[in-house]
Amino acid sequence: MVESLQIQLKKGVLEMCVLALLSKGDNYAYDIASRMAEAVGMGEGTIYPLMRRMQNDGLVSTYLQESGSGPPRKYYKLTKSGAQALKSQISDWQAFEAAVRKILGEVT
Amino acid sequence: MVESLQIQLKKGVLEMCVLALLSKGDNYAYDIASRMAEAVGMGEGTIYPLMRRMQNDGLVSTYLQESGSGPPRKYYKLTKSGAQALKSQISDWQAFEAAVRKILGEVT
DNA sequence: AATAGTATCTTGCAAGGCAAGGTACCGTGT
DNA sequence: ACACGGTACCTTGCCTTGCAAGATACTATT
Repeated sequence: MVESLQIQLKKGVLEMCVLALLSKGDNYAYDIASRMAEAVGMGEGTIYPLMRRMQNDGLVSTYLQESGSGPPRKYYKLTKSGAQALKSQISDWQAFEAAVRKILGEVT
Repeated sequence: MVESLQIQLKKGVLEMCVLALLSKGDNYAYDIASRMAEAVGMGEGTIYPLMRRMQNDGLVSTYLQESGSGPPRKYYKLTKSGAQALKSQISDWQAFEAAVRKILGEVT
């Protein structure tokens, strides 16, 4: 069930967040990075390798679009496989969150 | 405030859990590893480097005790600095958890 | 022209989780 | 007596990955 939740954390938490953002609408890396930087302190250098990985895994597809304010943007769009991955990662995340809460006890 | 929450996650989540376990009583690595393996799928090979790191950081102190069922156990005990670290890591964790929840939106 | 902002991507570094293996002690079964 | 499995310690080497820094290039403002 869990496989290896720790690696899941490393590999999955940022990925999950990106998938969640994309589930609300197509977006491009630079903007995703800005939001994630604000939310969880992710660096910009992290996003591009991550997006390529996700594309290689078939979770997202891309298309170019002019922006008028800089170079053309590469928009990312969730695939069906990506939406599925999002679901399963959310449930993994929730299981992990629950496990941590249990370990922490009633400190919460 | 956040510094770098992603690295905080990697470096900190397991550490935080171990600190939390120790806050409920002294324990030895093998048992900690077993509990963590069950809870979040951590491998045994992870615990010993982690414990040494924590000791180097002054978060825990150690003492030996005979067990009668195998080699003597090296018990770890939370230091004051460790208890402090636990508190701050819990609040970091909660902030991170909240940020993720916000990103996920009402999918939860 | 020069700068600043938007937006893409690459490279090199360092941290750390994991699998696998090694050591050693103890009790049980044959 | 001896092998085995469980307890408990620890090390080594691989691989992933997050990050800082820098490179590229287009547009608009000064």
